[in-house]
Amino acid sequence: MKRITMKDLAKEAGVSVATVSLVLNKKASHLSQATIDRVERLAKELGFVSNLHAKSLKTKQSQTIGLILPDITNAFFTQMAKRIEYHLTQAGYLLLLNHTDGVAIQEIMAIKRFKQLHVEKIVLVASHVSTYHFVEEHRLNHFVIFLDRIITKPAFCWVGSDDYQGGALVARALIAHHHYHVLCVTGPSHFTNVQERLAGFREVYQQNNHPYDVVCLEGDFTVDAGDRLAKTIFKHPYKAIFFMNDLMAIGFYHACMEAAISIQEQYAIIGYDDIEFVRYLSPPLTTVRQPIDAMARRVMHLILDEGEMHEKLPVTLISRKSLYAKREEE
Amino acid sequence: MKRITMKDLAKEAGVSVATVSLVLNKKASHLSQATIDRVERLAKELGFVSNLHAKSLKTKQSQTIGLILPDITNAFFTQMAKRIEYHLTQAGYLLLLNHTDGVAIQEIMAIKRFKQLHVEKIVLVASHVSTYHFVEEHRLNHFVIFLDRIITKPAFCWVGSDDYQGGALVARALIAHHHYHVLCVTGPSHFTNVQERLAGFREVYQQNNHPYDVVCLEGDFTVDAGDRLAKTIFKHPYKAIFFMNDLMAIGFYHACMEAAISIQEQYAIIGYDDIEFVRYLSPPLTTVRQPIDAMARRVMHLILDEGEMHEKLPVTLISRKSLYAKREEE
DNA sequence: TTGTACGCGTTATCAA
DNA sequence: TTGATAACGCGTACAA
Repeated sequence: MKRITMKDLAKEAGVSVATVSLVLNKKASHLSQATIDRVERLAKELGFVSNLHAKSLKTKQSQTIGLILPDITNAFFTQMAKRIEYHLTQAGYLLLLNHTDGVAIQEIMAIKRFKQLHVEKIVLVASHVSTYHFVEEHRLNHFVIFLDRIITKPAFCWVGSDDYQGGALVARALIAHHHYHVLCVTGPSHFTNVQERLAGFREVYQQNNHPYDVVCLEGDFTVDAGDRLAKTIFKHPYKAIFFMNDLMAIGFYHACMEAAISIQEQYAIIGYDDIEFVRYLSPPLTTVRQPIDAMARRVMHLILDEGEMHEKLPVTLISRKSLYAKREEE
Repeated sequence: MKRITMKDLAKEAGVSVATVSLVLNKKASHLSQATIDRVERLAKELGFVSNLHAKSLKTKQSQTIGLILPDITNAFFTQMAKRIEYHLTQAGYLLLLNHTDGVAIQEIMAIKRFKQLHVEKIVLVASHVSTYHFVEEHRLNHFVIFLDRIITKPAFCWVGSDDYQGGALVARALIAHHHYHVLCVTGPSHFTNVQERLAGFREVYQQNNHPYDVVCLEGDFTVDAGDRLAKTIFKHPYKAIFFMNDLMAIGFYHACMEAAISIQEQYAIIGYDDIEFVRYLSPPLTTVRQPIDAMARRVMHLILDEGEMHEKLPVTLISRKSLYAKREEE
């Protein structure tokens, strides 16, 4: 029951703790093979496990990374977490996870908690400007890596994907299918994400010499939002819809199902994120895929203090059947 | 940049570290209000954050819980993690998350890592018998709480749901819709889960005085498995299918879509878990819901050393449209 | 080749 | 009402 410490081990092996430490940390090149073997054998036998708290206290390195997400239920974040966790474990790090429900206070609390635990870096998907302020005020700029929801200030470390390009990609796909009147279901408008996607989207339409109209509805990136906004959408004459994340598109699918409306016959839809599930919807959802693993790798580089402080990775359009050609302009 | 310690704080305030410690831990009932105020003010001003490693070293309490999951991408585990994380945070604990891909070695590695970090308890969804052995060998019985995938030995702590009942529920629903020839797509047969569900399922059919037949196909709880097994299922004459988790059912939906087979017209399907997405499938999936939050609460109780060591919680059938009455027996 | 001694940031036990 | 001081378990100069 009692925990074996290095002291116990030393006594048992008839050597000093210093010797034990050297052996266990593979810095025993100058020790006799006999003692090395003895110590290692005993460590195994007694089931010695080093105390990371003591180690961290001494070395000031915790081998621990904190990840703060708004929602571990959102498949996009989950996939991201999985990749990050994978790379981290490979590199010998431990992952601490905190969930904030997208609430500002929770985000700041999470940062504080992680600071207490002396995690080496925090990877943060922040939903509020106040969190950025907090990081700035406390001079945590090099301690926090912002992920996905970006405020593009040079003082911050961040990794994200190219939202402007994503918006443009969607617009081009819609235009290719002759949609010039489109509804745009955004997320909260203070997200840089949202602004960028919209900017890219609008830019493409403007470049294109054809009259067009874009009407925005603001959602909050939840399934529920898509479901609720459906009522408004049903009444609207426009039939091409760009949902700024897949979750809201799913909500809309659901509303259509309830209302016995056939999406294939009535709507042209594009989502964003390419979460795993959307390919199983009917019709399968056309969407913009963010390069999750590449982003996770960049995060790793930032953790290891390599590479650029800012990374904006390219996205790709995944064409599925939810985007049909509109036959004629109304 | 440099971290403020209690020593710094003590010097600044002109008191001893002991005093500082007392103030910060709210055990200063016998100190003068003046010093209390001074210390607290300075702590705020200098941005003092206590070092949890030092604290843990001393108190032997890390306020940390380790959660080991096979797959943080599986919506069922994710929802579970969310609830556990929620209750944990409420209680002032930190959550360490580890992902194992369902690989035996990874599971054991994760346990070791968490031991090093002196987490107070480990919550473990284990996929391998070898992991149970490991826990037993190392006398970790009271250190590990097994979740969901249970080996029902009294020596272990575990929290799960009533798989036997779940299987029975499914059978009764199928019988109510006059299905007496059914396919059963299971998970790996060494899972106690799978055995129990099957036992409950069979029992109900046996009790019912009507000729019946149950054919099992073994999957591995992934979407892919459902997709692959579809080929076999298509060739089979039986049209009622019990998938032992929703993911495999989703895979089957996908295969049907690819093959242009209408589920509504051809099949009666029941899944298991009630992950969020299945209600958005078409047709929405009938499935067995596990009481996720109740399970998370039990886990909390076990962490806090309250309540029974073993908990098996009741499940409920969620009826949706994937289960139609079969019109006539073939 | 190995051991001694100290420090990391806390808490807890005394004594003052 | 406060302050020394000894742990906690580990790493690491430096000495032997």
